Amino acid sequence: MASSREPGTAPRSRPETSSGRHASGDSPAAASAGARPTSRDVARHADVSQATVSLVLGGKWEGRVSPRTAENVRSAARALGYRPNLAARSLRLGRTRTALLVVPALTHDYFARVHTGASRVAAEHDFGVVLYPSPEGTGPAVDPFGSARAALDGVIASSMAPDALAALRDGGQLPLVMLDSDPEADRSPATVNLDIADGMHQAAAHLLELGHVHIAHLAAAVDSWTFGMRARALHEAVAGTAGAVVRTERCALSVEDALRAATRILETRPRPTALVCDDDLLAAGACKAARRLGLRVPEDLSVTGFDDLSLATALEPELTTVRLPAEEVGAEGMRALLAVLDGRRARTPVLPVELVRRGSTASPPAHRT
Amino acid sequence: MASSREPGTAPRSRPETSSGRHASGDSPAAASAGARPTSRDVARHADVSQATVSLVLGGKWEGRVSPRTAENVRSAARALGYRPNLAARSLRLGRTRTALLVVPALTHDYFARVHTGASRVAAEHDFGVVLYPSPEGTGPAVDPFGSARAALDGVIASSMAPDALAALRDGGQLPLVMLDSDPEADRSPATVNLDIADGMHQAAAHLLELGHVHIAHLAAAVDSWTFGMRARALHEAVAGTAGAVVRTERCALSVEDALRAATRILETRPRPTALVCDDDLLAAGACKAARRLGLRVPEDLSVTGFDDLSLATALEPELTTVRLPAEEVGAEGMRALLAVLDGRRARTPVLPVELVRRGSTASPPAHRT
DNA sequence: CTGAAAGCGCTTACAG
DNA sequence: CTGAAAGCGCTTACAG
Repeated sequence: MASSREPGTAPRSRPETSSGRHASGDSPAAASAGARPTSRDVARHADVSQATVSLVLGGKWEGRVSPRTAENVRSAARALGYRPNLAARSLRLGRTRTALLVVPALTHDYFARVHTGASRVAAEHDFGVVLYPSPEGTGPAVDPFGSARAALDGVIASSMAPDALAALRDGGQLPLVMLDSDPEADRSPATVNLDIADGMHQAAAHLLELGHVHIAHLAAAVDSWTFGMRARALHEAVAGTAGAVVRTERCALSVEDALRAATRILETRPRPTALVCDDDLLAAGACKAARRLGLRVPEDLSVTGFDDLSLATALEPELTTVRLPAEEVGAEGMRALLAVLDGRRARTPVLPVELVRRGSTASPPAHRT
Repeated sequence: MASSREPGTAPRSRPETSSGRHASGDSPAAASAGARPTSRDVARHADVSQATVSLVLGGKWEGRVSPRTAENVRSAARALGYRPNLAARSLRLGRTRTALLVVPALTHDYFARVHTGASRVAAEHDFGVVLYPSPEGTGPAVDPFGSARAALDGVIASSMAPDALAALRDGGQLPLVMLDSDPEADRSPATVNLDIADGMHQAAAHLLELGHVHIAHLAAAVDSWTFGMRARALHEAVAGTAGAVVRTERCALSVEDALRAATRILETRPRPTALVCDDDLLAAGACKAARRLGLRVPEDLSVTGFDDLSLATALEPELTTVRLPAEEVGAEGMRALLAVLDGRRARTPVLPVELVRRGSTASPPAHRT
């Protein structure tokens, strides 16, 4: 429509200006036929140059473009429904304002919440987050770039195994922020951690206070920092209490396997009166095992979880568990990445965690009247 | 290293070839100093033109480039660790080989499985899938492009409300595939559906066979096709059986709200002997409610779920529920999108679902001896 | 069988 | 206060 004097179109005196168009049809010389409008179209409509459009829409116009012109540009953009071509911008800038969030699985809502937190902070900085559930779980992540398909400025990886870290760094020299991972790892980049040890200490202290002495640890057979730490912390805590013992049983990170492992534990004598589980999923399996053996939770057996997934309150009784501030982890991870990208030193906080006491723990049978 | 005769560098006789470099440092005129290698660098190393590199690496060389040259190019690319710049490719091609998968939430592993299926098919076609959990749940999706940050070829949206569909289409004229949605919706694009009605019929038939007559429906208070269908199908099924009645209670899609709603249902007389839940999450709430009221599942109350989330088997007893082939839904959704993108007519299958009988259903009390 | 050139849509010095 | 030009790294007709 309308006022096109077409200022931006003039010079371009190369030979094949018209035969050079090998793109999809319909544009002999002019503008927005139905294709997506470009900044040039906006410029034409506002009767300014493409540079002015870029300045105005990029928010860098003050002192350089008159307010009137700026307003013209904005309304032209609105009228045309202009949205910048991200590919072109990325190519020009060499940056994409996009981070990849690599997580081992999406079956935990823990990771969904990490994503929420990261996205929130990202949005505040006009960044985007692309979620990439690693097909290998906590294992080595296969070239996320092929799969995630976005051009990336950086990577945030949560709870991945050490090898996974290595593979990620190879796939490009991208800045990397690790979440819930070994802070001492080789060439460790920024790390955002949870005070896992304190969480386990709280759980153990709670059980010991209740009077439990025979404690079992249902440990996740996953080679990652976070689970190693859980095991160490539990043993530390119990070792400090005279007469208390821990026995460990390992199992895969699934309800089914936890059910089997918990059954093994509960069939040995003396039967533990409390089961500390590395994860709420495992605690769910433990509760199933108890029920099948005719044991009541928490009267005959106390069970604790870890993570405070939504599963924890879907069960009856609800799980006593360690709540991890998942959203905050994601948010801090994104802040750390932003800092690295800015060349600033990233904070590498250790976030506090909290034991949530619910219905799955109580004093052991012997202690009650 | 080494053999650079630098063929691709010659002409370019514009004035400010050197002052024109406003990018980040270190490249006075030559090549791969430490920055990411480009196709030009590969061309230099292989002593060919950039065009040849593109042809070879793009797999379009046969009959146009000699096998020897092709091999040279490939090894140069390998040696340099070349990976094409996706932004540049997208800009040139106008396509990104990336699809956005919009889901209402990540707390269900149903959606995680949809993603898995979609990614698998996508990978077979050198496509990527970016997952976008809509901040508004099933409600209108806010410009996913701003947030997802990828340049997109198409959108796959699962179980979204009708309004959400509209908003998505506005945000660009992208091809759209709807999953688990009203096939009759206005200007409906390709749709991949589940035979939700049949699933609910199976659940109802199972309960009726067991002898249940007083049935309650714990319905999700979510305005979407899939839940509307669940309600209609249940009423249909029960209407066909003399003497059977359904009473409906609606609640939000959470365990907590389901617990409250189920409690209301179970406190009315005559008390239903079976509770049909729209979702496994709701069924979990129903089981909690039963237990708190001193009712045993399934002896006093049968409960059925829907979806077969991992939650279904985390509970004890495990839930009788309708299993949805989530991965297959994702896979078919991606196939449909690929078809649309190819200008082919998309299949719009209705995938079969299956009732899985587990421990949460049994004959009603009156029927047992 | 291979190379030179154009152009995708942006942003940013630079020159008025 | 504004415009003309270059160039990010690709791919693809086109011309040898």
